[in-house]
Amino acid sequence: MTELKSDFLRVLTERGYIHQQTDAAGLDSQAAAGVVSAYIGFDATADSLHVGSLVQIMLLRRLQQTGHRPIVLMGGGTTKVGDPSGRDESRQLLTDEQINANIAGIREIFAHFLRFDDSPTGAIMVNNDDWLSGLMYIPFLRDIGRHFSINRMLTMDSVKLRLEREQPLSFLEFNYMILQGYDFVELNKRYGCTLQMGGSDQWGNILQGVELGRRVRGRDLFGLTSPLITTGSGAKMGKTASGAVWLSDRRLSAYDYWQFWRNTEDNDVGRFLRMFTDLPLAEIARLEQLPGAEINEAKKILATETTRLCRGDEAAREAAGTAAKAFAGAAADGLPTMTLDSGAQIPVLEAVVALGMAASKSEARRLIDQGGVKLNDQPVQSSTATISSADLDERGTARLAVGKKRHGLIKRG
RNA sequence: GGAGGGGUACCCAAGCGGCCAACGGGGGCAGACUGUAAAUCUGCUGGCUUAUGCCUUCGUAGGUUCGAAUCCUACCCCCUCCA
Repeated sequence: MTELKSDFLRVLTERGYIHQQTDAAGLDSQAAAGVVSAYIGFDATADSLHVGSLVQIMLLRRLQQTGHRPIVLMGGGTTKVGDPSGRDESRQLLTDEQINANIAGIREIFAHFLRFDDSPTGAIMVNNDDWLSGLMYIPFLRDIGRHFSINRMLTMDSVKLRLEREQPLSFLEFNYMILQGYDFVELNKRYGCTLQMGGSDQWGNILQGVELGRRVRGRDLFGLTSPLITTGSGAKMGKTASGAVWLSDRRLSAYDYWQFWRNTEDNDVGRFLRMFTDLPLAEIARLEQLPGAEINEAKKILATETTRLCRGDEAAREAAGTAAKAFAGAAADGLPTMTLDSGAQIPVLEAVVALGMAASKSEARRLIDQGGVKLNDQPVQSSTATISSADLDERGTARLAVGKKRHGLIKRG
């Protein structure tokens, strides 16, 4: 299976998206012969997705780029029930309105990555609530449930791990794989969808869907998973100082998004460029070869390209410009900013908190004590220090920094 | 329904009447070294009008005690075995 006939699988292979797949040859010839409709499911638990979902989003983008139709499946139905995996009581159930609002927010994100229209390869977004909520229990059990073997389900990793670790596993959760398998069948019926993709943790669920499709629909369905993305040092990707790296600009500024990518580890640069940007492979090969500190140029390109995809051209350029200035020690628009009335003073502590550079005054105090806070490049000596107009330069601006990477501005009000 | 085990900070996990804002590890943050990288070393990792002070936190609500995460009672939730 050295020669791939389809652009789709060839691109996926070259760019490192494939972890496991069912019947690669079958999918390859189907993708080479015509338009394939494929889907990936997403939760509707928040109004934005974070970088953890970016691989999946990019998979759908590659699908469309190579002449096929992406289906974004929103788990509105399953979200409605609530994810039972959280062990604390805080699994608040979302209302229909919240779920719909979340779906709307997520749709905005996808609009950056996919082309939604009525053409044969136009992306569509569907909600599994459309068919799950109306299910009737007995008919469902008879038509679908009989195809699932408990023996088999108990051997699935997701279940087995839970049982071994003596962690709770509710019947509801146990049913997820059935509902998910059913989604695939329903999407095949409605949209001719023949491929489900997802993260490697979804492999078992995807297989169930593939098998179910064969049994109840007599169709050959395909499954494909992407590798779990970790950083070169093995950490799960997607956490920063301020929490999750959100894709939505309502949740995370373009500047912070850009910074997230700028701080990629050396060893990840090539891999991330291939997966998360549209740059040609030859160009990427060159960039990842850059020796020593020059790899930083590649990181900047990575940051700008990923930001461009997710936030648009202009936002990417601005973020890059802001970063260039901020790290050169100059005031830059686009950083968090607060104003200071002329003649007034403000404790450094309060400024650090107000600019979102520390979560509390206690934390700000600790940072100062450790020498981590700088005002105009000078370490702040005392946690009782204040900022006054005297600290503003001729343009009426003072620069405040926490660590090397977090910058903020104070301007004359 | 019965018996036993358990619910501790972001996660894991000690503590089992005062020395507990709570050991240790992970994660995170800061400092040093660097290249806004990794690795390594060091420090920090509840909050407060800045304090040998106060407030909140050890499933929930009460109680005992000068004093409780630690003892008692009730309740909720989880796990295991039995029915």
